Amino acid sequence: MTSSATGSAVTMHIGELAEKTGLSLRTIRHYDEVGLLKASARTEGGFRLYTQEDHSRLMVIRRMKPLGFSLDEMMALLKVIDTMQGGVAGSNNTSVRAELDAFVAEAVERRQKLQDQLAMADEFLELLRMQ
Amino acid sequence: MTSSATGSAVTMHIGELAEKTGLSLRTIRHYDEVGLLKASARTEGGFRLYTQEDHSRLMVIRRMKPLGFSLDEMMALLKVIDTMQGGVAGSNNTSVRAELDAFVAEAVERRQKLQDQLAMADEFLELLRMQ
DNA sequence: GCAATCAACCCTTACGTTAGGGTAGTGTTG
DNA sequence: CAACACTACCCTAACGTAAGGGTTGATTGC
Repeated sequence: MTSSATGSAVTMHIGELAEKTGLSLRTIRHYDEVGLLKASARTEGGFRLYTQEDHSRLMVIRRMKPLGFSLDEMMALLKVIDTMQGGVAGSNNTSVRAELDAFVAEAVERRQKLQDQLAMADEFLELLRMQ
Repeated sequence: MTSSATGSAVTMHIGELAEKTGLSLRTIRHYDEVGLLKASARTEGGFRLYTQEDHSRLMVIRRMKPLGFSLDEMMALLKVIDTMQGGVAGSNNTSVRAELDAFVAEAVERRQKLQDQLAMADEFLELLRMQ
C-alpha cells in the first residue's frame, strides 16, 4: 500500500520524509537552508516537495552523521559521488577518484575513533558498576 | 628540594593536566568556569593548580564524554559518586543508590546507541567503497 | 647577593561556530 | 475545518579562537 501513486513523479512532503528517515522537520529544513539537501520542488503554496532520489540522498547523509562530518564536508562528498555516478565515460575522473579516496581514508579514521569511544565508554561503565 | 616535594602533595599546572588527559586547555578552563572541575587552588599569580585527585576526576569525565552526557549531567554523576564514596556508613544511601542506578541505565542505553552508530558508519563505509 | 631578562606558560575577556531546537504568527492542503 | 507546512526569529551547549596582558623560574650580568 505505498500510497504515493499520485502520478508518475512520486513526491512527498517534508513530514513524510522526516518519518522515513527519522530526522526532524527542523533538521531537514536546516539542510535545505544550508544547501545540503534542497527540496526538489515546491508546491504553489510553498510546501517543500521531495523525491525518492532525495530520500536516498538523505539516507546517505544520515549514515554519515555518526562519523561526525560537518555539513560542509557531507556536501562535498555528495558532490563527489554525484560526479562519479554521472561520470562522462572517459573523462578525467582521476582527481575525483582521489577525492573520494581521501574521504574513505578520513571515514576509516573516524570509524576508528568511534570504536575507541566505545571502548572508553565500556571502561566508564565498568567503573560505574564498581561503585 | 624545598619542603613539600615529598611526592604526595604534588600539584600541577593546567598544561600538564591537559597533556595527561588529552583534553585541551580551553576545555579544562571551561570545566572550571562551569564548575565541573574547579581547580583545587591557585598560585599567587593566578595559575590554576590541580592535584592527582583532580586528574582522576578528569579521567572519569573524559571517559564519560563519548556517551554524550551534558556537563550538568556529569556534574550530577560525580556528586553521586562522591556521596557514595564519602558515604557515612549506615546513612540513607538508598536514594543515592537509586540515582546511581539510573545513571547506569542511561549509560547502558547510550552505549547501545554508540554501537548502533558504529554499525551505521560501517554501512556507510561499505557504500562508499562501492563507488 | 640581587636585579634584570627571557622563554614558556598561563590568565581573562569576549565574540564566533555548529547543528539544530523552539516559538510565534500565518498560510496551505485535502 | 483539521493537519500540515511556511518563514522568521531567538536560543543553546561546548568549546574554538583571537587579543592583550601577567606569572614563573631559570639564567645572566653586575
